[in-house]
Amino acid sequence: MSEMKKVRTRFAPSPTGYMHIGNLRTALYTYLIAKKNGGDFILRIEDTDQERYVEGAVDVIYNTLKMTGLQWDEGPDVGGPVGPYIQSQRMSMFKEYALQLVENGNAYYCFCDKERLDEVKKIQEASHIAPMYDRHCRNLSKEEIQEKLDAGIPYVIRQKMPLEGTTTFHDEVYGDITVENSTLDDQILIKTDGMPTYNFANVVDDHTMGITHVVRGNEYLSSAPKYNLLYKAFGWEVPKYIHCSPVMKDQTTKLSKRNGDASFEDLLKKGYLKEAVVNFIALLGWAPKGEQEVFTLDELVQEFDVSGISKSPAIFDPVKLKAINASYIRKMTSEEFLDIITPYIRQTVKREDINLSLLASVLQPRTELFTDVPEQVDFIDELPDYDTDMYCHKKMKTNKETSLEALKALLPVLENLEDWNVESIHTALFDLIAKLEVKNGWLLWPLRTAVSGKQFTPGGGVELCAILGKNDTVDRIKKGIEKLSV
RNA sequence: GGCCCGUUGGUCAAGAGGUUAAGACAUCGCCCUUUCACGGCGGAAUCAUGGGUUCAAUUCCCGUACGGGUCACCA
Repeated sequence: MSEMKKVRTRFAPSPTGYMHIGNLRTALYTYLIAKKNGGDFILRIEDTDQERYVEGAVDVIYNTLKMTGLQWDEGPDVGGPVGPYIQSQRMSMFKEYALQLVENGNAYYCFCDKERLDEVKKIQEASHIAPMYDRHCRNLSKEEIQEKLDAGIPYVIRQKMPLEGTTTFHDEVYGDITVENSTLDDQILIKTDGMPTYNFANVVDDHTMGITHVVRGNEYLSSAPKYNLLYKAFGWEVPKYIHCSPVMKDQTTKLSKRNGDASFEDLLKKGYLKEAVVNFIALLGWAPKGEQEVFTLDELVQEFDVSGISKSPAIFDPVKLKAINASYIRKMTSEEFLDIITPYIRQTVKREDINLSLLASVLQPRTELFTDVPEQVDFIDELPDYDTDMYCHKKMKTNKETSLEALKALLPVLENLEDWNVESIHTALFDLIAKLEVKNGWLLWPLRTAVSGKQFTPGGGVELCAILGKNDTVDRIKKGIEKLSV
């Protein structure tokens, strides 16, 4: 019995700037497929396009993968048995492979120059034929070729496509796809400068690196048959293909850096947790078998299955991301949350005499985004100049008169309170409520308004008092009484 | 334009030749409650379209519409 080949997947980004969400998702799926099968996840940097090369972009790739936990087993920095892992350092090998194809009749030298090619294209376009290389050099004799080579005429090497029949390739997501060979162009494998084209380099790299599963965007779907033919020409085993539909911004436009759409970094800046982002993008275009939707990376490794990848594009919905983010926040321990949220609180709250951990605990269940917090707590340092209409609440059955009454009643109680914490304040106020025989809200709504001056607050009146401290609470209540007495 | 791919509620989506067509987010209502939340319960809302095949089609086939991709000596 032959042993199953170890699964090897690769993420092969071009260092052209920030990591956008679609890219990250591809990396995630690539990683998950490897790990799910106990395989290796390989990082290969495709930096051959010097024009698009961006300084520092490789670090962005490293950092993003590290931050999200997509640890690679082989790559430029950690090395591995099939290096180098930077494409520009692999350039010398490709021409030999191409020549091998020329040898076995699956590729040929082409000496056509740009002018001729342009002309052919022009004629084809004029007669509404699909533009394609006219195979002018496909059948040059050995002598003709040698002659031109000796004369130093520049050349490219082109793939020799079959002229008839069909080619079928299999994709794990899309199934079998069949195309007419006659529609396939004799694509260039090696350029005039001796360098490989992307399509060629990709096939050779994947094979020489022992890649078993190729995960990539479905913009490559239509070139996949050509890949198949290339593998066949070499006599190599075709890897499994997993083409993923794009992540969309809306029905018709892709999420892209160009449109200024969110990159992973931007999302972090906006206050999202990296775990929530990973979880969310896993769900964009993939559906778990069960009903659970919140997964850690390790759980995703267990749950992930290629059969759950969908063929149709998914729209990036920030509202759902927010909801997932919120659920992650709620699941944090209060210590973790306090650590993370403190700097956000400190953006608007400078005073030191407040109960931070209490504030954090009331904030935690109602925080969706960390960046929302500064605005939520902006009443703490200074009482906003609020309108007394805020004291009127239909459901609480309060108005300006009852509120004045309530504040006057609770002021001495709080002034005389020795212990200042949620429990003692709660007890004191509820004793008063019982004594006065009023509804909770009748007393507590005005209190909340007086100490916060805001429509919505984290926590109720009792918590706010405890957070603000006795002095400030008493001052604010007095100010409320003043406002209402006018 | 040629070729390739796709289309289940507002969004992500499960699903199978016969189902009350899951679930999540959003939305609406109710409960809880000192506001807003959290939590709980419930509601409304989906098979793009026309033809076939079939006892039966949202599911299979063909066409149409719409959307996307691709047609480079870019990656």
